[in-house]
Amino acid sequence: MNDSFLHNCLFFTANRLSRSITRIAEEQFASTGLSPMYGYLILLVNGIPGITQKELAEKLYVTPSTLTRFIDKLEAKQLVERKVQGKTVLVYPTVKGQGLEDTIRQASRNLHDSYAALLGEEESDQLSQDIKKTSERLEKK
Amino acid sequence: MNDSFLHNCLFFTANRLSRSITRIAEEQFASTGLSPMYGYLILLVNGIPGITQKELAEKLYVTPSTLTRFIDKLEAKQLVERKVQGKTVLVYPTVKGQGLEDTIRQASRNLHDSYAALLGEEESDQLSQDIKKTSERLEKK
DNA sequence: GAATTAATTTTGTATGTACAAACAAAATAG
DNA sequence: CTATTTTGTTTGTACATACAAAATTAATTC
Repeated sequence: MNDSFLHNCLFFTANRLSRSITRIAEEQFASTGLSPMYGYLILLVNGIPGITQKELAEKLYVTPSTLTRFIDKLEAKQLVERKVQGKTVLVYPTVKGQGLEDTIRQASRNLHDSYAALLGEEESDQLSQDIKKTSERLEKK
Repeated sequence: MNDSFLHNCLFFTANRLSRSITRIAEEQFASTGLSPMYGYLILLVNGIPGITQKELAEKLYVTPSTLTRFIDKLEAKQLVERKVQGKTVLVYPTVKGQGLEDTIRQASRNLHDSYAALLGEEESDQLSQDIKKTSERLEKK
């Protein structure tokens, strides 16, 4: 039987890629004790202390409700801190969260090196770019 | 603050793409009453009656445990049928599942048309190909 | 300035997916 | 032929993520 309908479908291939790269990313981030998404979230908060949840959700392209859940977890681990200000919530780094900065940056580099070794530096960076542009076009309204 | 570390990261961009294309795919598959992954699973079973769960998991690039869950759901809806044979499980179409074949194929075409309209036919097919090849290289051992 | 609308966050609930361990059957080795 | 190993499936549990509805606060309109 012919299953080209799978491999020609962007939904299918994109999800497959997401699963395989996520597996690698989780390996490389194991040293941080965080999954990759949470690692990047901490880098954002460390880099922009007082950023709102809304802004974080926009930068990470997740829904606000998802972001609430993320911050819940990181706050429980004392890696970030909430300050309610009217209807918005400002998110601040903690000392513990700042302490992870270097480890996370290193994991992020290792992740890059790790897939670049399999795909080639040029090629993988190009693909990231292409995928980013594609997402932008798909998200248009 | 500079968040290029996000947009340069294949983990991040791939997951973003996965979320945006999944949103579109779910819209286009709404007419089938199934999410896209389940739709494709039914096409596989209809096309290869008696395919084993192991083979299905391989074709869909999901783990066997995930596949068990998928078949549980489709069996509950009487869209496929299990036949245990020794230690393997053969999966067969049902009349109801076969009845969905055309609807699913149409949804699949609509999905393709829908993202091709935003990305261009050529470009989106090329990207699917590139992503498929990338996954293959990342899954190498 | 009270009433309505809009913006931000949270909560309840659901889904897709994975891993590790358990289980069952088959294959292989002694 | 019994004992061990391998293979295929299932189960328990967990996590990332979403949507819809609720809650809260701010902004706007009359």
